[in-house]
Amino acid sequence: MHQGALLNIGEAAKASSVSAKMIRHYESIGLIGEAKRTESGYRVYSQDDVRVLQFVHRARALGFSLDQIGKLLSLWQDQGRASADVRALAREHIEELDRKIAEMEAMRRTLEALAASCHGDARSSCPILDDLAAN
Amino acid sequence: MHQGALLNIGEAAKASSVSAKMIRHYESIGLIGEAKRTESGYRVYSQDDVRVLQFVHRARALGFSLDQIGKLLSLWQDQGRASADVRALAREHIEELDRKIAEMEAMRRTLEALAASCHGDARSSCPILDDLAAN
DNA sequence: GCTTGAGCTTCCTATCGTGGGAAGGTGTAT
DNA sequence: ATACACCTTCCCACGATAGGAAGCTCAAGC
Repeated sequence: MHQGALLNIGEAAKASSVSAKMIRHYESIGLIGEAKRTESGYRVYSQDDVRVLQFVHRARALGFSLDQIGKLLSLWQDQGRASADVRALAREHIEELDRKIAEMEAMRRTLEALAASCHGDARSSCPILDDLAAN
Repeated sequence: MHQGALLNIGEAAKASSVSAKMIRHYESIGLIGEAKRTESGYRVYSQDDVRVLQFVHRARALGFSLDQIGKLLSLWQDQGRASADVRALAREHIEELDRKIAEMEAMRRTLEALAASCHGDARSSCPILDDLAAN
């Protein structure tokens, strides 16, 4: 039966690196279309379907939200799309990443300074707790 | 009535920068102790209680999880603590931050390269989508 | 005293992305 | 026939936060 290389959800999961659980979830929230079914109700995935799942997986790996991925999927499937729209989405996401990175680096710097000033032995006196307490 | 400077939850929220919603939540999950109540059931906060809330707020601002904050609060209130324990918690959190920062920076680099190679005009051809699709 | 409005109470719901598990049906190999 | 792996749906959980409904309380103005 390999003529169309049809897969069930477990095989599609392996092929796309998206868990079966998540595939069903993505379908339920409308991120991806409803899968075709066998007579007994099993979901069936074509190679094209798997490609969509791989797209989603890759976009997740780049940190796009499911909402953004929905837009990316639309653009991907839209022949008349403008690449500027895609790039704008990417830039937006980059800015979001920049904000979060900056925020975490600020935390990191503060913590590093506190940890460095903490002697870290059996004594109880601790600049870290003092800093958290004194504000 | 300012002898003990007792506050209701809204005033404690302002004084600690922790929303009333969150104060109740922190109490419900046992992060902080149960607040005393007036006869009519209103929560009442002392200056010490507010200090605990400020501690939590400051720790959240540094990115500690509520779980870690629970441990920090225990250590803070434990006279016989070893500062090494506090520092270990901080170091652990710094490592966590480092991992996340590295992960987001990797995403950022990839996205930046893709966005840079995308001409971003009205044409549909787009390296960003190509990259998401081809894997 | 009565009304009004702000603030309090609890309880339920949502977000975002993911995972765990139960109860039951299906497919296949021995 | 039996076993076992896989599928189905449905519900619950996490982590941290927020919104809202329904009802009670408190303080101020008239």
